[in-house]
Amino acid sequence: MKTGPDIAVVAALLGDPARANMVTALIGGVALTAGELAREAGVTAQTASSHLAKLAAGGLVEVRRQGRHSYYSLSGDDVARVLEGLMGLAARTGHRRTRTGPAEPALREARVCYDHLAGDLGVALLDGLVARGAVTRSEDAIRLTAAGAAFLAGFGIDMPSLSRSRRPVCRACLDWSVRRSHLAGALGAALLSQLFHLGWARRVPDSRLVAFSASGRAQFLATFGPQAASSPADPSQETPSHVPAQRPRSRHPALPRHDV
Amino acid sequence: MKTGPDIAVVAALLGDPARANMVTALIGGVALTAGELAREAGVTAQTASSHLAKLAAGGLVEVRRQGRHSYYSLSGDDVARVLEGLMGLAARTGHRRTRTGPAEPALREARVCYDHLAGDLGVALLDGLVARGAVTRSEDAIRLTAAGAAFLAGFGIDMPSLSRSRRPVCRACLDWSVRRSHLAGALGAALLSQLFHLGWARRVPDSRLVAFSASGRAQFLATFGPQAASSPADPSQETPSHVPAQRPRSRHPALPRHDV
DNA sequence: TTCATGGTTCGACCATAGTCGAAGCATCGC
DNA sequence: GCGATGCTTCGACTATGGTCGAACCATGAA
Repeated sequence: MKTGPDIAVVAALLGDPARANMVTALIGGVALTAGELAREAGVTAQTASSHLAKLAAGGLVEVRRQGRHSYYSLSGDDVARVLEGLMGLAARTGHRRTRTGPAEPALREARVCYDHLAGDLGVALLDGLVARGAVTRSEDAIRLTAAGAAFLAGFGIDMPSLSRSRRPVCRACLDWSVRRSHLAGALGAALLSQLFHLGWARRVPDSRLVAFSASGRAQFLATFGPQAASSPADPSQETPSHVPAQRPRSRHPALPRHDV
Repeated sequence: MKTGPDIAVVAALLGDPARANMVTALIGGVALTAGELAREAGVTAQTASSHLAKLAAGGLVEVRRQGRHSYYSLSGDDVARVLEGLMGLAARTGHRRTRTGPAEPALREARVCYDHLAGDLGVALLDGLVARGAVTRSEDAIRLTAAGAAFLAGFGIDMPSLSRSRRPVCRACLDWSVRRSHLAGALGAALLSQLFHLGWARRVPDSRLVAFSASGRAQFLATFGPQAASSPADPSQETPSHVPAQRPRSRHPALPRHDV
């Protein structure tokens, strides 16, 4: 009767808000330093260290010491999958991390899902690629078409390097705010970084916000948005407030993080 | 900044041993009374009531009052899927509720996962459907083929009612004991109930065990198991397994606590 | 009615564990 | 070498929440 794996210990590890914030920040597989995770969780370095030790002892994260930095990452994508499942449950039962704040509408429109675009515009991006025949979508599997590869190469994506990478080119990621899939994987990451490179959007520091400029949004919608619709942007949405502060991006030279 | 679904609250709900025991007992799919759950969790009726109130407030379980009994059940199969995922993590990291009991090997072979078949035979079922071209599997998305619909209709599944239902027909559910996917969703549920209807297997009361009769297992394997002719190798992510019972040990040599 | 049973609420106790200050180590840059 | 930075350990404080005894409520049976 009492056999089987013990859910309670691993669930208890995820049940603390600080630890939950940390592992949530780690979804996507990029390693973060202990200090970054402490800031992400809103606790001091000592507390974060304690939490990270517990997560590591519980086998949920792995640590790699490099110089005076400790890089933490999830121990596998099975962890990420469980986290997504928990997010789904939390969304269904209506549990939000904070109550709706001023940044919330902007976050729902465009935010970074670790290294790819999420939110309304992220879902629109995938929809637009499907409508243009660049990718095919069946349930949660996404495949790039030959025409899509050409289209994206024309957009400035380095397609050969994508196919060389060990990472899957296209992945579906369930958007928690829209409750539909957006594009993840190597292509999703490359597209987002190209948006930054073109200056259509930029990251708001210390936030998951992706701020589109007015012309950037227009060009984005013209390129990826609904085709026939000649109606311009939704009038109820306004451009996210721009926070021009810039953070030093040379914080950890060993594993450059994906910001900019 | 800290917006998004709050996985901490739902994970904390599952992080208490008493509550974890309760929801684990509910994976069987049948509703249990508060008293039964109290005994299952090893706590008094008062504490069980408190825990169940929290689980209900968190949206993980639902309560149905009948006379002077309160019947609790999981609020959906998404809860069961998350629980299975957590079990997988716990198994991988070596957290077990108690030492391996006598019922454990049987549970690893065939058990009920909410309303569909799990364990070695559940994974074999999905593998067999893939090998026969009845479904296609890519990453975690499973799709029914036209040939598969005909095949399953011949097996006695009421396919029209499946497609009428609002529930997804095919879903992948990560099996915690085998560490590979088995078939969930409306089709998974229909297949299990057809197995019961045909008398190939029956449920063992007060347990998640699914007991196959000797002839039932033979017919099951003949219908869904590895085909006699060498089935073409499926180059998908998950390695096809013809003898699933002896897979997990050799697959994870670094985790020695899998003591049958 | 009266009693018995199952379930919930109230109140109090107490342990677990989350938190931070301060100190201790290691590494990096100069 | 030196100081600065990043991370961890130690110790103490505190509070959240899990637990049960007892009372309370509702249902069903005699």
